[in-house]
Amino acid sequence: MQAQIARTAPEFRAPIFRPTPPVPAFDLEPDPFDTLGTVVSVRAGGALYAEGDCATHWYRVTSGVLRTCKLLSDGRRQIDRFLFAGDFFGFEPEVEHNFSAEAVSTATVVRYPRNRLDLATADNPRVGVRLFQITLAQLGKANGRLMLLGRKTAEERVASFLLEMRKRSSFAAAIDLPMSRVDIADYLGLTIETVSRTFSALKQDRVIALPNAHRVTIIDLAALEELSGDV
Amino acid sequence: MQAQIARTAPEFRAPIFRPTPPVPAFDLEPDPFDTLGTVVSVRAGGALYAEGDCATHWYRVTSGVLRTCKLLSDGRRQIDRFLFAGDFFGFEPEVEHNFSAEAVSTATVVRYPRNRLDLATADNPRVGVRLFQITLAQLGKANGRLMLLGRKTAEERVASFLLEMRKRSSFAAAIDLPMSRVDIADYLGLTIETVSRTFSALKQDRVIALPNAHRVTIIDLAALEELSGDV
DNA sequence: CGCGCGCTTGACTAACTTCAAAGATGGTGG
DNA sequence: CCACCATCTTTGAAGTTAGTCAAGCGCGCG
Repeated sequence: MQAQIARTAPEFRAPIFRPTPPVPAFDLEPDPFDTLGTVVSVRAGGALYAEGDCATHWYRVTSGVLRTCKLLSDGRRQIDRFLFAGDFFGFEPEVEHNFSAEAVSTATVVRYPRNRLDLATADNPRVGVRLFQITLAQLGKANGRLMLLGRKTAEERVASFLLEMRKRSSFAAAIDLPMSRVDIADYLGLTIETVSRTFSALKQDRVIALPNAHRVTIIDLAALEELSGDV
Repeated sequence: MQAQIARTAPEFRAPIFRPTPPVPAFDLEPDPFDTLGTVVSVRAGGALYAEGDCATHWYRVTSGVLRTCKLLSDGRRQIDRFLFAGDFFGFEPEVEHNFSAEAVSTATVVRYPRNRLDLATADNPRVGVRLFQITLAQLGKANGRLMLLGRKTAEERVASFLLEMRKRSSFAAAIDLPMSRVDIADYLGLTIETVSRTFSALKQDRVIALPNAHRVTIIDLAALEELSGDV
């Protein structure tokens, strides 16, 4: 693979902070985090934090879509996750963020201070357990992506991606893809051309329909699952 | 990429269970896990558990080296992690194991029952925190591998791998590679031929020396770091 | 000593990338 | 409201990396 040189630099617009009423950290159970959150808005294309920033907070998506990604010095980019409403992110093993977080579409997130988290954890064992569960779920998903990036073909990657997006759209037949082809490519370890060509081929084969570039309708789900390579 | 068809099926030898004295779960701090562990030995090539097995336990490596991996139906394999002394593994978000765990070299591990873990966690908040930290560290490493598998060239992958093994060998110049070329290939998302050719090229360029197939000496560390692509 | 397995090397091929250009799309201002 | 422009997407053709197929080497073990 040859270097793919620096694509349009992300616009580093300052996030908008607003004073907010307390926001619950987890909606499934009452929690001592409930009073810790602050709402933050980020415009489409804006950065919430950059790789290397001090990881003073962690976050949960309220609305909109974000991405976490990493750059190599020559501009090659790998997207780690797409973040949708309800997703947690910003947990880091180190002091610094290993990824940058940017808004794919205008988004609101709730921000939790990391230090107060430590205090809450000391008080309540359930907090630690909950964090453990969340991190474990993320680890499971990250591990699933290793197979995709290491061993799957372009077609399998795209099919897997569409199925993942379908899952995140509550299994609707019509899927909205808020991210660009560049984002999809950088998520799947491919180029935009390969992603585009693969979409076209799937359309040609009547597996999917493309009403427009950011809308996919699954016509033949069984075929798509077959193509995804996951048994 | 074309399918790489089924390599030698892993030998499913039954693990050897022995009654053992209590083994501490974490060596950095006293912990309520200290009395929960059981020592298990696995012969080189043997499986500790398989993908799909019920995840009743989690583990820590005492000695030897293991690998966790996943297979596609056509035999393509992705190795998730190589596990060395001190490493924890077997944590799963689901009821079932998402990976199989096999011994690269004859290994001993300590096995902790998952249900007793839950009890210990309820009693002691530090347990949850510790688990959170371990999982977080694993997540950080998994995420680092996404860039490697999604965006790096064969040479960058091999260089990164050697640097990782160096780190795991306490930064010694002479590195022991207990795993086969197949394992390295499946860890890096390459073929054995590409791995072998890349080793040969690095040797040719006097970046490394290869006293034998399982021994690497780093001659030019700066060059290797440069080649790894990590800035 | 010879056999077998794993590693290396060579020649060729395929998949994906790169380079290039045309075709949509959407937002803005006249 | 429509035209224009910038941006994103699609498509085509050529190039490159890594994969596939195949053969030879070498180390370790019986």
